[in-house]
Amino acid sequence: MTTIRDVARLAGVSISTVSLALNSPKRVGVETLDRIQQAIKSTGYRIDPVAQTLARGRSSLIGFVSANLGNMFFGDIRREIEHQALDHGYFVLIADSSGRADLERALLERLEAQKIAGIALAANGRGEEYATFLRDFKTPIVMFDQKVEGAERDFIGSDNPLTTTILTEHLLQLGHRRIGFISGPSGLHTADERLKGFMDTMAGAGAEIDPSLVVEGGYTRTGGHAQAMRLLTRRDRPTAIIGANNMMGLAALQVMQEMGFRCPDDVSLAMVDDVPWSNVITPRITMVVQDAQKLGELAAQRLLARIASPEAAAEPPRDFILTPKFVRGESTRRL
Amino acid sequence: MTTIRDVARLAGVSISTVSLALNSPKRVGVETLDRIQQAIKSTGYRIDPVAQTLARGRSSLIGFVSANLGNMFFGDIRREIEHQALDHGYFVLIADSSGRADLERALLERLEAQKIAGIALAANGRGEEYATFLRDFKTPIVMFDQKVEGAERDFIGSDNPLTTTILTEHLLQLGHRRIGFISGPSGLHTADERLKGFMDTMAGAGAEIDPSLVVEGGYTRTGGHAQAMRLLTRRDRPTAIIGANNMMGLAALQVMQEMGFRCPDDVSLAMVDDVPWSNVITPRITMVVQDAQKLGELAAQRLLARIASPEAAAEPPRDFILTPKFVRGESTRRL
DNA sequence: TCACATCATCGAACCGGTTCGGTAGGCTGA
DNA sequence: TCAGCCTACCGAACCGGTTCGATGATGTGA
Repeated sequence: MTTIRDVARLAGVSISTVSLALNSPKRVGVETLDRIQQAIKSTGYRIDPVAQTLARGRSSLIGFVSANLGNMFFGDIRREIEHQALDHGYFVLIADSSGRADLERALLERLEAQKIAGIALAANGRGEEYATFLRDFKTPIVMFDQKVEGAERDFIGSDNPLTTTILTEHLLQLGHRRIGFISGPSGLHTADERLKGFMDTMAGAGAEIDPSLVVEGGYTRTGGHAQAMRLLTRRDRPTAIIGANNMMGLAALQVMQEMGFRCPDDVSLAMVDDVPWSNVITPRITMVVQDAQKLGELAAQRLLARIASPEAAAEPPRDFILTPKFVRGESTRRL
Repeated sequence: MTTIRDVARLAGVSISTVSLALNSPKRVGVETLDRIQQAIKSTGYRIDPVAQTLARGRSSLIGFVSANLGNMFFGDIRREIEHQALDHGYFVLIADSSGRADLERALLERLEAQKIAGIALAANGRGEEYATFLRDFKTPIVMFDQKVEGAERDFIGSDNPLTTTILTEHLLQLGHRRIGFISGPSGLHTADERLKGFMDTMAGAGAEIDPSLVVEGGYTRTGGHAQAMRLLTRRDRPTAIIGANNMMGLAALQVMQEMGFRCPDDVSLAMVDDVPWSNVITPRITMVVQDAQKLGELAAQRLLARIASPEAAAEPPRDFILTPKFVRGESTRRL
């Protein structure tokens, strides 16, 4: 391994000059700079990022923490962030919290110990104490998807109440009244908002809500499957089901197929968010999709800006709320 | 930030003793050890992994490099490796090469600069020069999925010729003779092997192979889509199509739907590897699936072992070949 | 021509650990 | 009683960079 000292010796300058040449070339004489660059070339010197991190107290790593990388939604965001980060010379350290708040917290602390430059976080922790933890975190954090009230961080997400408002209105217009709603983990930002969108829209239309048709599927495939099963085995089963996310929506479709219900003939289905192969799934599912790419793009920009400049870092946190898009499929029918 | 020196001062010992206490507690007197642990507790001292990495020349990070994290196959492997790594105190640094060999190489070099402890790699580079590069890499590497001949590293993969052999035999038995084959990038280990499995089985059965029915879809969705389109717009289109991986197989199904062909009535379809929501896709696709979890498990074990002990590190590289499983769907019919 | 600012460069301290050679003291056995 | 060996601990060098205050040389304006 060739070090900065080897370069300095070869170029006949001090190590501090080499360091200067590397970090602010304009502050070094042209001729000296040239000699140093020659020396670097001929020794094949590569800066040691670990030593640099130790000395600077900051690495050039960015953390990406979310609940479920397998979900295409997070995957798309990750890809976008990774892309931009690489462009700016950052590496992305990815961590999957599996939706567990305690694990998530441990991961964040580990990332901080690595002197990570910044973190993009889809939080699963909740509550005031967690908000304080996030607020007092010394490392820049940009939150996406899940907002934690009181964390006082940039947030990039979608208009979640709108997602279910759109779907609910759509179903109401088709004449549905008994609508089953498979919700996410209560207490989680997006889950609560999506549930609210559904409830408010129903109430606004004067449609009665049967509380037993509102179930919690935990945003997971298995949870969604179990709850869809509960809904569909009832004698007075709903005429339509809304899945508050893609995994639970598809799980509901799976249950229908397993139980021999035809969609939409027997039961209508709508869900929030897309999945990669939705266009080969029969029937084409009616959904409201978030712009994951845009979301990742904004998150990355925001994070990189805060990392790069102290002024940007000092800016008050902002919320960026994207508008989701309605994609009509063939999984809903008029009653 | 409290450092090891603060702890040493408080415990009334030297820093080297604290370091000893941390790394090999048995070599420190019980009473001293106790004082040190008290001091650690009361100061809330947390070891600095960056400084440790610099001093040791090795970090406690593990790299995971593959072509496409979005593909469930790699996702499952990643999850398994991540899981085991965390258990052993390692963090996983994930990098997506997007299938580009040059980018992959750059990523590997970056990981090495981070003094990464080990790397799990699904290689996309090929050729002798690349094999040499991998062989001379100083960091432990375990390769999975894609074998690079001459790299002399542990390899965990599946019996690739068998995957397509099974599918081809299945189709032959159903009476198909004009079988379209959408292959992966030629030169890539798994792609070549799967193609061979197809060709050999066809030849072995005395079935004539129309070379124009063998196309290259690059293992990608878009590539698969384009090639399936080519196959299916022919007047003398094949009666069945084999996709050499899941993305291309589904892309072929998508093309059929777009063109109004019914599967399997008009064209039969079979593919290698599953996707997460295959059970809500109509028709259920006939496929041969690899055991991704087992594969990840083996890769992690092998890598962690080599990292942990010099003896294991010195062992000659081994190949672990898993047997894929045939899953019959409803996407193939008797001619 | 002189005081002073500017520029290019350097030396040394520092980031926070690990590791190795050494030493003092106590124990063993002949 | 003493050589020889552990055991428990320490000091210092080291990993490979960054950063800041200092210094001599050069340029500027009055």
